[in-house]
Amino acid sequence: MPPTKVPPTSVKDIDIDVLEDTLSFYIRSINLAVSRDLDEKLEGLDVARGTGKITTLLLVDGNPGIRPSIIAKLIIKDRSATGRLIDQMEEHELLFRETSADDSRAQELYITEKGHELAERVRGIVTRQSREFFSDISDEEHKLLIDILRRTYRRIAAQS
Amino acid sequence: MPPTKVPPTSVKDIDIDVLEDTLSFYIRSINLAVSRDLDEKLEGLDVARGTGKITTLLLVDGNPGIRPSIIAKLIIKDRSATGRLIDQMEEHELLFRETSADDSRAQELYITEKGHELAERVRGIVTRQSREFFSDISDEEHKLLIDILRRTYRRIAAQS
DNA sequence: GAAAATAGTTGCATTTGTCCACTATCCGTC
DNA sequence: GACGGATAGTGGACAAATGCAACTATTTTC
Repeated sequence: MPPTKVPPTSVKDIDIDVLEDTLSFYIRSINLAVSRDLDEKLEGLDVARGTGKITTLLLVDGNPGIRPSIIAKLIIKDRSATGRLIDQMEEHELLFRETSADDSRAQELYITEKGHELAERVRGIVTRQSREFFSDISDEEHKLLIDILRRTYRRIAAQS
Repeated sequence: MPPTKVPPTSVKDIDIDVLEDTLSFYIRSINLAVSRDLDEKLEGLDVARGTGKITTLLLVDGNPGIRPSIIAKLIIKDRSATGRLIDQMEEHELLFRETSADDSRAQELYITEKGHELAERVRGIVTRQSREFFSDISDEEHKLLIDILRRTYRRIAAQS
């Protein structure tokens, strides 16, 4: 008997139309779930909620003196949003600002002791969370995905 | 001459640490850019901004009588957020609700003429946007990505 | 030296989602 | 059939994040 034409009541039966073959759809949808999951794992850590804090923390930890405008490009936000994000992190004493000697318009960011310790913890959490969340993806596929998406990310970050 | 240790000033020089191999990082970052780009392409279309409206529109168009709670799972949101999203779309006369005859707690959603026309337009826009945005990805890689991410998406949608 | 570009900040408005409680209804079981 | 427990949808309150545009201070360009 062919499937009946009555209203679908199970998720599995649903036809998602052209979205079935639309990469942006999967990126956007999976983003919601993976971000929520990550927030749970970071609960209470000064670095939870929203994109950018983690990246900023690791960036400042690994690239002493990095500037807000560079971070803005890497976290795909504008300078104003980035500035506020840095404000927060400075309030939490994860990093501090200094005016650049070369260019007094610019700032240089440096990690604090507390920030460095948090960075250490976060590295583990983030890596583990991603691998666990995508645990239905084989190692090989995982590597493949990353290689492809890295290119896209680099392109975006470079041009913004 | 080895790279100097002075503050990095170009995006290309930056080391993004463990995020370099973290899939969730790429998903989250690319999401920001692809969503912004899509919003531009949908400018003024009753369906712009935020995830979910497009999916809901296509879902209702292709699955007459579908219920809000099913949509909630597919757009990865809770029922409350989904309800409000449907409110908006009903105000815009893209769809309408009816109480299910089977279960008077539940609703069935149906597309309107206007909604159907918009769905037609949106199918083209969305498909094109995704393919253009990821135009640096080969067809083969594209197919691969989709096959893998589809599994992840299905798993998420099924369990939420 | 003037004009144009760049770094960062701030105000403003908007959007968006989350949490939680509440009602109505349905389902299974005793 | 009646009761307890799940399920569907709604509404309120709230917190945050983000983007845009305007503005200052510097630096760079020609």
